[in-house]
Amino acid sequence: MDKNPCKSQEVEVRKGPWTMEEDLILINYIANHGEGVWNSLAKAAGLKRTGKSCRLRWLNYLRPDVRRGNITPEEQFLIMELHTKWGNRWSKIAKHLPGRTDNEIKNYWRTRIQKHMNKPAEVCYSNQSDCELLDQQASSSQLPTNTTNADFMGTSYSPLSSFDYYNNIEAFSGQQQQQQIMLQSPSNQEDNYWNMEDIWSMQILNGN
DNA sequence: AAACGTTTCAACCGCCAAGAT
DNA sequence: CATCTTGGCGGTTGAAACGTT
Repeated sequence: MDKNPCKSQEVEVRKGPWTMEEDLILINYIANHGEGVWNSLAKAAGLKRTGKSCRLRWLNYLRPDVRRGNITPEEQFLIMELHTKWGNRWSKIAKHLPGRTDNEIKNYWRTRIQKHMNKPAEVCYSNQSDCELLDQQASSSQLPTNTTNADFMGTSYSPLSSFDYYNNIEAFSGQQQQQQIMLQSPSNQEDNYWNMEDIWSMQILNGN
């Protein structure tokens, strides 16, 4: 007999990337029962994941109102402004960017903004007139600004480096910017890797 | 075409605070 | 009041994607 009965009863916990099946289980469960008490939700839904993992997956990826990709220049300004104000309070910053998650903002900051901040000569956004010009360009830009999982069908956008946008004002006319939008082909990734359009397409097909 | 380096981002980890028991 | 559970947060990691040579 197992000297540690608890151990033998421990449910195997899955880690790593979520499969489409797991995503669907979670989406369907929350659609039927709502969010809350993530540990028991994970068990009740039959997911071999921790409550934490389920919560994270839902909040950062599966929620219908999650916006993905294309941090707009306006959003970047806001992130920079709020970060100056509050520091690494990502969740607080995220609350001011509807549809954006703290994780996404944190990643964006670290990979796109912070990196460039180490190269001060390239930064030019302190110039007031440049900022106004950029705001104008940004507002006239046809970049999608409110793409969410809810209307996410068929196309996924590869995020522009809007820092490059700021650093190369002349190079980024609105037209050129549009050309920078790289449309990825629908996912044909193997087995366990899925795009959200796959998931939500399935949901629609399922009539959910 | 292949090897190698770099970038991106989903997911995990550890810590903390709040609420429940 | 002490302990446990849960949720939330920020930091970090590692694999995949992408770019360069």
